[in-house]
Amino acid sequence: MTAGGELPVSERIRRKFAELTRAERQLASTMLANYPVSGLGSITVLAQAAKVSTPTIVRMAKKLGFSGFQELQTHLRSELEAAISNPIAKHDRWAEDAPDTHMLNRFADAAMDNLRQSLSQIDPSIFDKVVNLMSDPKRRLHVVGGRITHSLADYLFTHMQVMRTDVSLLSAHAGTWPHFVLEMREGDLLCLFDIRRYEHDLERLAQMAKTRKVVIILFTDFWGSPVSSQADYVFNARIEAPSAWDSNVVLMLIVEALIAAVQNRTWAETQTRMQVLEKLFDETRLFRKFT
Amino acid sequence: MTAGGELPVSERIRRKFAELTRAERQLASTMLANYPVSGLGSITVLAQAAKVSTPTIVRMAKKLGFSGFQELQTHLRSELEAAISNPIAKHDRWAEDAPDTHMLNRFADAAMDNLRQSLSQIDPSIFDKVVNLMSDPKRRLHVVGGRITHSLADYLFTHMQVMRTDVSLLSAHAGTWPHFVLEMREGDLLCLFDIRRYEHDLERLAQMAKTRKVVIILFTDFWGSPVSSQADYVFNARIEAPSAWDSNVVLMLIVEALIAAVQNRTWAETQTRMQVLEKLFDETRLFRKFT
DNA sequence: CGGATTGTGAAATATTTGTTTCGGGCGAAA
DNA sequence: TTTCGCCCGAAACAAATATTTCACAATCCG
Repeated sequence: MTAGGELPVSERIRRKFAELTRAERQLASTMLANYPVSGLGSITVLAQAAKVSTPTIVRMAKKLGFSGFQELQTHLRSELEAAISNPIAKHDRWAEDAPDTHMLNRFADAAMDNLRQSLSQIDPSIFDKVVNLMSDPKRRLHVVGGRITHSLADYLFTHMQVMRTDVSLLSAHAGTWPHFVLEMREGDLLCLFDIRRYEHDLERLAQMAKTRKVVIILFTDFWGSPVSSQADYVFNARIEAPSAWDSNVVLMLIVEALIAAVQNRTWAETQTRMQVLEKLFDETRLFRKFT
Repeated sequence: MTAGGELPVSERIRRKFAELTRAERQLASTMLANYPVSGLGSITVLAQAAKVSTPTIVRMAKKLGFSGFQELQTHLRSELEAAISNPIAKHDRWAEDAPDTHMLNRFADAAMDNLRQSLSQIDPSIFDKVVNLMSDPKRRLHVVGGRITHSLADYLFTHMQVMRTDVSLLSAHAGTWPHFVLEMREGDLLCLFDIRRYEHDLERLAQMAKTRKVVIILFTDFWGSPVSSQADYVFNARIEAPSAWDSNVVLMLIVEALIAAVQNRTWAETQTRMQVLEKLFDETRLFRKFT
């Protein structure tokens, strides 16, 4: 690309990434973010964009094998020239070196489509109502998923457990669900994940819960699980994927957005809980001490 | 990206070309010649390239309606950015009725950014290699995740279990991991999920596995878990989210893409496995009888 | 052939940019 | 805890860049 077989700046960054320091990585990310334009302005502007000092930029440039920022910038320009004069305007924007037909690109495309179509159909007011319900400490929160979606249920559970009390994850074995139903009281919440190959047992569970006047929040695909009729709130996500399987990416995104919103909503109480948790982590030395 | 319907520099040059003087036309031609790269360097270099003096450049910039060369250059850069950046990046209000600041939209934006930035940095050839490894029935497949990422490990496990034999999910309790390590043989695969708040135990597990010559495939965030040094293959995903939590959406997408690719790769064998599974489902009446 | 007009670049100036120095600060190890 | 070592940015410094000034050419026109 650039003359004389030299590596493009982006590649150099990637290779050296492991050896970079925190601020340098931060810088590297911004540079790669809208590569290469971000690196074509003045060093000061780049520094501000990356929230890093100008010396950091110079230091990184040297680590990458340039004499300084100016030389790096010159390289960027010649790369750009080579790329632009190349008649094949790169359209492979996802995984750059992969053909359009590569699985990664096809999945990325599909995920994008799913995201677009799903989100445009979610009613934000319903989302907000669900957030309110889930933030209400008086309501116990029960979470359950199906064969595949059990992971998502688990994901929601793990996060909610940090933020509030009275959260329970129903086991993956339908046989034990009645035990959990015993614990459900009027006004409790049941977050239920069911995408196609809808499962009989989940439907029955929903019915049982409904008789106990539990509020049912359903996460399902676009076609809608049979639980829909029982559910008080439904999130429909597109799950189309270039695969024999469905894609749960959008569901996960919705779940994460819910978690974040609940977190915001209950920050006052959550904060202390999380601090206590931090202490516990410290004591058990579970995590590495940084970042 | 250029503000409100302003003309690109190239167009301005063409329109004003008639009114330009000799030296200015000479300059204009050079600038259009390999547009816009030639205009992105310093004014001195451009002057030399066009065989014109620097004041001429400034004068022309003013004739074109800019305050000076610097302003012109800024325009060039933003044009370039607009031209290069992925059209998909353009945020077309996600959930239509939701304000931009609604959590759903913010999450969708973040997920998009993460997706783009992550995928552009994945080396498809590494992806393919991992697919091959995971498709090899002679290698046992062990899957493990951390506190949060355990769900993802579970997700990968559930799918792989359908497609091949000898898949095991390490329990969430680090205490029992040594038991699983006993089962690991040379050439086995260990899929390990570790995002920040990197966990000590996972690092130790990786070390143990490594001494047994297990091939380690790591799914981590962009900063890179300490396991990176042990790992044979690493997928770095962006996990930034407008939340106290990180977003695992991209990791999930990568996992799904892997699953799909493995499925393709092993379709011949998988097919029969899945048919058997279908029969089993039928017999247990787990699912409703239709899609 | 002058004299007015316009175009041009050398040089001076002002401004911005890039680089280096240096010490505070923070995490890791003892 | 203290020490050590490294990271990082404020600020001083150096270098380049951009802009303005100004005088000289070139061109045009009477």
